[in-house]
Amino acid sequence: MASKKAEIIHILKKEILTLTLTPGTVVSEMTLTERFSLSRTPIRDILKQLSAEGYIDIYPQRGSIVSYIDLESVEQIIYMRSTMEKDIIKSLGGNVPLQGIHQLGLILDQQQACIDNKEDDHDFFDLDDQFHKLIYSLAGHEFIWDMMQQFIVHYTRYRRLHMLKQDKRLSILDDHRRIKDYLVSGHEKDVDEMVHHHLRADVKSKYFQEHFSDYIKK
Amino acid sequence: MASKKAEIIHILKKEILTLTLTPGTVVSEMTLTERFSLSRTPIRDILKQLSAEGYIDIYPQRGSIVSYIDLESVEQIIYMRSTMEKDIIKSLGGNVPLQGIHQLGLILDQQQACIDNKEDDHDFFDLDDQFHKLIYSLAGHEFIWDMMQQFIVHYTRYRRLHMLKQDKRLSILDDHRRIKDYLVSGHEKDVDEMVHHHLRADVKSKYFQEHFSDYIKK
DNA sequence: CACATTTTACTTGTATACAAGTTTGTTGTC
DNA sequence: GACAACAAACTTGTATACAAGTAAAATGTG
Repeated sequence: MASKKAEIIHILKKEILTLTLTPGTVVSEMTLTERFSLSRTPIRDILKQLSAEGYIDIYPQRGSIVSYIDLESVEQIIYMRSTMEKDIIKSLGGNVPLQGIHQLGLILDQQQACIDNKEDDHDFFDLDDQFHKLIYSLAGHEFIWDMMQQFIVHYTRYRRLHMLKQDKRLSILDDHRRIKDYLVSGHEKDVDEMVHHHLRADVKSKYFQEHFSDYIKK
Repeated sequence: MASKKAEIIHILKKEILTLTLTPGTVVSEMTLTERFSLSRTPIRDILKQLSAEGYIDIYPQRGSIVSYIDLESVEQIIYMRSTMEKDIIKSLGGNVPLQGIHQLGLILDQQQACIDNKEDDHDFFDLDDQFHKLIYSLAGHEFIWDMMQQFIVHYTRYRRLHMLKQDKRLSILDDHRRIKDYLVSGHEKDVDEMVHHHLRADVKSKYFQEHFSDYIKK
């Protein structure tokens, strides 16, 4: 069944995004055929798709490896998200239906719980995505969120490493609260600056490049 | 060699984008193996990739067809381009190096020549894309243009059909000239309105839906 | 004739043998 | 030991036989 392939793709994506499979790790077709008890053909389909989304790099007749993090891609995605979300949030300010506000609040509560319980970063990460996706959705642009997800490999891994360096969860949650406040009231709060501050990152800082040079594309 | 597959993909994409292969046309693996004298395996790779980019829809154990135009996708791409290009053009106004201005001018001259010589729409189309891509490129965001190209199937075909209805080439060229003027001078010209007007389209108009219903996804 | 059943011809999915290329180690020569 | 030539062990690419599912035509049954 087709869902079996989808499941394997999901597993591999997760392992790559959480850096369980580190950049540079060899992922040969034979290895995967044994691990998942499938023949080469469907495994190749899976590798092709992972390759198309930047998760792995296939070198013909040589082998395939987990891709190295491409900081250029990270910068471009951040710029794109920043630009789109400024526009979306402004168009939404003061016009969000009650149920939407409620859903946003629920996510923020869960994020707060994550911090209080000192839980794993993992859930906080997911909730962060849920928050932003919900905003796209409320504006009728879930399509655009989903589309960008196909280019998110490098950005997601970057965020994960960045998180390791310093815990920014409190600051992130605070940003989210301010965004929600604006969406409720629509009162001027310099949305551009707010979103810019929230998503901005000094991607190509020397510190980051030196600290994680093993993971980064040169 | 890998370039052979790339070539076939290029051919099929072109045929689909120019509506030579109309939406709904059956594209079975066997048909393509005969046409291109290749075995099923590489052909399947090609179909998988075309499917991932929305060019065809694969129905397991039933068959594959050229996808119908998804107007929702068209609307979302237009919104995305409009938002991104407003921001990019504003950030670029008055700061474009001389060579960039020159390149923009060259494209506009060629578009003018297209109109004068009453040539095929095809070249004018390509030049339109070249103009916009150059703007992304000048701002250091060619990455974003390329990324969006992976979701451009429906939008490109929509433009083609829209063009059939009425010749908008003069109006388009005029818009481009105004955009170039702004990029040169940086003098306030309500960029938002300018870009919005240029890219906007009444995608889901009854007239369009009725006139090309055979091509449109329901 | 109407309609349910079976058969047939199609489709894509999977498994696997073989081809072709790359890399690494081995061997032979000096 | 230095180094070139060769050989073996990998990799992914390709071809093809077979499996599994779908849809429509053929057939049987009332």
